[in-house]
Amino acid sequence: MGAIRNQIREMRAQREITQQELADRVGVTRQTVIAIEQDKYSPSLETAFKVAMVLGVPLEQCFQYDPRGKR
Amino acid sequence: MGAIRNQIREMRAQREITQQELADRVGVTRQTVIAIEQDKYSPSLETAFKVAMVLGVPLEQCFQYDPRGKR
DNA sequence: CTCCAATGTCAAAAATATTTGACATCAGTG
DNA sequence: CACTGATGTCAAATATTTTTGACATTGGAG
Repeated sequence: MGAIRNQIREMRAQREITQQELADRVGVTRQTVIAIEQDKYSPSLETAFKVAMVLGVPLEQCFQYDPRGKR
Repeated sequence: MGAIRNQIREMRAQREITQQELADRVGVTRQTVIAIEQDKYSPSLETAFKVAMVLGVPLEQCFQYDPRGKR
């Protein structure tokens, strides 16, 4: 469901990291990165933590929960 | 798998909330609460956000990621 | 002691996330 | 133009999370 937003794409751009690179560093597939960037579903907490860690920011800086949002 | 810790049980105790109550307010099953409290698996980001919200704290205050932890 | 609420366990089914693989598009480069 | 890297899409298989339901244990209250 889509009540979570994220700034991964933007952050990735700023850092000039490719989807593939991020995926590799996080330890998931490029498909997963794509799905997350496009809010296709909400990732596991562990994956989210890893992404934030690779991007070097606290989790809440790349993922936000808005109860009242579809997308 | 289990690289994530949480203080849900403690926070629940402080607030004198029951597993069932937390589950209801979060919108999941008691089983899910139990599983999370016991680190049986890492919940979805959405569930984690809701739990934090119900407990009235930022996500990172009830869930911590420690890359080097089995549990 | 009896009863009840809260917690825990087990296992199977259902739902959701993640992987794998194949292929399409688009922009830039030689 | 031909080629390549980055992104996107689709679908099926696999893995993980969540639900459902049934039952055990413990501690407190009446």
